[in-house]
Amino acid sequence: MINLDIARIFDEIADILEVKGDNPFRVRAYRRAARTIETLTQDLKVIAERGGVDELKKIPGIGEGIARKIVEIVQTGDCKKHRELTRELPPGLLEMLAIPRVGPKTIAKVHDELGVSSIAELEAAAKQHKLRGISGLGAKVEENILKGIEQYRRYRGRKLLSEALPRAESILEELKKRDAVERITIAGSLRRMRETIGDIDILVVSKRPKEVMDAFTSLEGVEDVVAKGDTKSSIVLKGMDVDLRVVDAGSFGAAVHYFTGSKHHNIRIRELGVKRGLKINEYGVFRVDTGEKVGGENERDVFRCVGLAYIPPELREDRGEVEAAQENRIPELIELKDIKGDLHVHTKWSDGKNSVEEMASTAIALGYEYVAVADHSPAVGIAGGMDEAKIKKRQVEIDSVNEQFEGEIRVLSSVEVDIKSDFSLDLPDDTLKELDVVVAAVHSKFTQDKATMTKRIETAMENEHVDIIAHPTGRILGKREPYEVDMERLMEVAKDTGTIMELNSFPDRLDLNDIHCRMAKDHGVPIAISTDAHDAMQMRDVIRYGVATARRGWLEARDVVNTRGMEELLNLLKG
DNA sequence: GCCGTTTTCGGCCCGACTGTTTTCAGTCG
Repeated sequence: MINLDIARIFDEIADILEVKGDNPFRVRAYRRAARTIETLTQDLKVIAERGGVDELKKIPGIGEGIARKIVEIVQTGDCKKHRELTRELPPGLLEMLAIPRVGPKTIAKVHDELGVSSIAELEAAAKQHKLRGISGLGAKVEENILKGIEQYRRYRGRKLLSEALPRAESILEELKKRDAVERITIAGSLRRMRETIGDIDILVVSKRPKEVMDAFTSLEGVEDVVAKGDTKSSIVLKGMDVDLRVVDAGSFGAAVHYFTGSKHHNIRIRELGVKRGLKINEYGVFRVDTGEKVGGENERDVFRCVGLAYIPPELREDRGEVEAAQENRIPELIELKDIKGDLHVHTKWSDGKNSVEEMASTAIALGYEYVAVADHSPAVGIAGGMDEAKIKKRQVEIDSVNEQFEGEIRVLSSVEVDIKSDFSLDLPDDTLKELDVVVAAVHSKFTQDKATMTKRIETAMENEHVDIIAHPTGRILGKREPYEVDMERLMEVAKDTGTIMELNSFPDRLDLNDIHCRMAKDHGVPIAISTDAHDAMQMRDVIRYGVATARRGWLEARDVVNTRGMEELLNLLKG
């Protein structure tokens, strides 16, 4: 899919225009187009070849100019405007945008006045106190830039959802103990449950904001107080930025909406407000003519005032949710309680820590109807993969556990069979056909080219015994890039062969991701939300990240196979 | 650069905090 490449080109154009001080609305137009393109579930190349500029212009945020550039990129693989702009600026300049508290204006100034064009040069200039000669920059700015560079180097990149969420929850616990805190909630990307989190946003209702600020900035583990005001403060806590905002009870709904974002979603909502003569800010919804407050206590007020159905936080990314809410098409998103079983867990029979029985009793405690033990096949030697003999032995144990827990849980016998680099599966069909569920996955040779890797997975899907493709892109967040694969093609083959795609709930996988989930839904491909748990605690703890990602992918319970009861599920499998 | 039940031109979301400023620019979300 060429979409991500095109989005990157438009983002870079926006960056360069920003540093050049170009029209900020033009910058915004490029950014909005980039965000839209990133999340499109259809290949731009296909759209461009089918309908050209006219069809591209139907996509919101894409007009004549950007549509023409997309066609140009699809046809020539290059964009003239982008090429010309990149020549105008030294390559290191844009990297500086990633430094906290350093923005386009600062970069332009230090470049124009001192010829600084990289982070290293900026650091040297600050240390030699050369920045304070520039108008608008002083000693404090030098100090903040050095701090920013240090922060950028130390905590580059974002934290996993699974790291940020528990940390935020413990901050909430701590602040709840204070009398001044009447109400407290998580907002920001964490409330939207993004897979990675840049900073933690917290919203408090209080009549005594100063006390709250004091408590917040003196929390245990605070490394730096970046800002401290009457209603807003910012700290660095154990390597994460944490922002806190205090409002009064009458503004809570407007504030939680504003503070949840995303930024792009908020812009769309406020634009709708402007058209209706309304001003929307974190304090409420106001009539522009009279200044009268018409809403703000509840989050639903904000949507109601602009004529929209309620939009759950996970959808607020300006990915079409505003249009859907206008037409009353907001999906009934899947919830944790809809999950009736886990179709991918490991046991001691390969690299898991717990026995079949222990996994079964945990599944019972979770209220599940079934759990599929999907231990590795022989090729994954490091994980103690099972050969045919071992699978037979394990079956005896599964049968006995099923007898023991009859009526409480059904343990499905399964394997996570390796899809080898020569396209073959790691176990013969005769063995696979004996199993209740077959999960197939790639575990090696991640560097095969896109066409080969796509064919490799396609071949597995075409096997009449393979029910589910596990972690279909192989990514490990922060450690391993996804392998190259034509996801749209895979979705088509999955649909044709009746193969289920896994949403692996492990917080550093979340694979399929939210956008892929939505693509699957558009193609009519069912999803299995599985944990890939290697012990019982993981089976319990990580499923919520999978469900969150599914919600971000607009999935409803009916799109997910493991919301079905045992009998219905068995009907959805190939066997 | 996009977009139109106020417009095909002239708008384009909104406010807090900081630092360098005597009234505001820059950054952030």
